[in-house]
Amino acid sequence: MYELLKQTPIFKGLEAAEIERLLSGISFQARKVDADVSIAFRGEKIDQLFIILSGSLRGEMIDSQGKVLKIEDNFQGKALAVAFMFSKKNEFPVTVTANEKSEVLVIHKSQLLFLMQRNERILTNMLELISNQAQFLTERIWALTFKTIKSKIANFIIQKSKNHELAVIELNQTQQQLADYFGITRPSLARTLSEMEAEGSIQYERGVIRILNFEKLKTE
Amino acid sequence: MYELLKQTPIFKGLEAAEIERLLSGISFQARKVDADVSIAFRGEKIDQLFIILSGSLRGEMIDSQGKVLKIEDNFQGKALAVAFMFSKKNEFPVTVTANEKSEVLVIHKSQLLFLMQRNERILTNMLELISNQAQFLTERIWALTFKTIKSKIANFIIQKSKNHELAVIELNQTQQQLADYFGITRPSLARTLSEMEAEGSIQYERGVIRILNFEKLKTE
DNA sequence: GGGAGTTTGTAACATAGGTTACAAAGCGGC
DNA sequence: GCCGCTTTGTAACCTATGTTACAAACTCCC
Repeated sequence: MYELLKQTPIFKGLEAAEIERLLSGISFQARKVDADVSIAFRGEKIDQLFIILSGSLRGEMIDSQGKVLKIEDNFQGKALAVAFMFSKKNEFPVTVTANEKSEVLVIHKSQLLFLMQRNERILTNMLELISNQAQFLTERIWALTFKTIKSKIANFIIQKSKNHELAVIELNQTQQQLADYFGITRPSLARTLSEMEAEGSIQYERGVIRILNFEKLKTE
Repeated sequence: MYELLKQTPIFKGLEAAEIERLLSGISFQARKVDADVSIAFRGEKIDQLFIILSGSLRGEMIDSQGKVLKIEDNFQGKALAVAFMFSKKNEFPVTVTANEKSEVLVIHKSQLLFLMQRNERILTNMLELISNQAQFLTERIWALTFKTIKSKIANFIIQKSKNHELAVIELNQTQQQLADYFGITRPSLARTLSEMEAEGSIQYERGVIRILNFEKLKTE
């Protein structure tokens, strides 16, 4: 486990032995989560940090009418909710649900504070981590402000292609999941993908988007 | 100035004399900004921290077609861009423009790091500050996902009324500015306000919203 | 390889909100 | 009080996207 933690953003820069020593001084638990089980709900107080040891979990917002907006998918090594533990109103902004059978490391806030005080590297890692999260959220806002579906998709493709380094984009998610990410309905997504294909800017088939006309995408 | 800084989130908990002593050890400048002048542009590298000494500045995103989404207004004492200085991709996510004649304190990132290393209180203040920003951004995302204009406005009113402590909400901004905040057009905003008035949930006149039916608002 | 369950493509229809335009109302300066 | 400028109310029209529905394609398991 310590070898794995060495790779995580919170513990990066530390040796496995060092991590082991640090963790031995605090209490924490590993917890298994089945697919589609939620480990935290929007609005709950955050007093624990979760680090994903295996599997993946998604964070999403669900409104009173049951509409879903997926904020992000989180994979191995990712720490959840870091950015919110230390805020005044420290509550989960999203509901966190396992995509698949997963395992998470749970550390209580007080224990984390203890670690941060003992180890400067963990402290600066935390700083960077929270900042990254803020940056990510801002990008997410940016993506949401693209008004038309076509522009949302175009923006998404351009990001994913890393500005055209890649011409083929594997979606690795269903249309429904992608639609939730964009905050739109599935038929609308499918329709727009068809349109973009008809216009020759992309080629689309189940799970794969191929960029045909990068310049055109940029003008959407 | 030090008395004023004492009230700011970054220096809170410190005595004016202490702040003076800390600042004497670093370099910084005060800068005047005229109304409608931008001090930072989206995409620029962040290597300076801005603290508002007087006036107010707004942060907004502007897309390639000139559409504007206002993210937030910032007033005296607020520090700008804190949450992004320490992220990997440290660049301004918004364009920052003065609403009125304002004055800002400018501290270079390196100087701030120096302060944080010297003074634990400043460090923890920074942590909280960045976390709060992340929390704020998430709420902003949440607000943006309300699909209908009516629900956006209803949500906005409920927030502003602090869950009905206040029945009267002073807007202090033009319809255009409010529309930018919601990411919609002005006529649409005006139309929807009229509709809500016709339905009896609010009463609206230039710059003031009066809540008439709080329960109804909550169901929008 | 057949059958159940999931995912996708597509079409017809309804509607919220954008666009454009214009006049009325408000506001600041002289 | 008058003039110019900004802000607001409103209407007619258009279009993008949501809704609903269904069949085809795929996936996975027996």
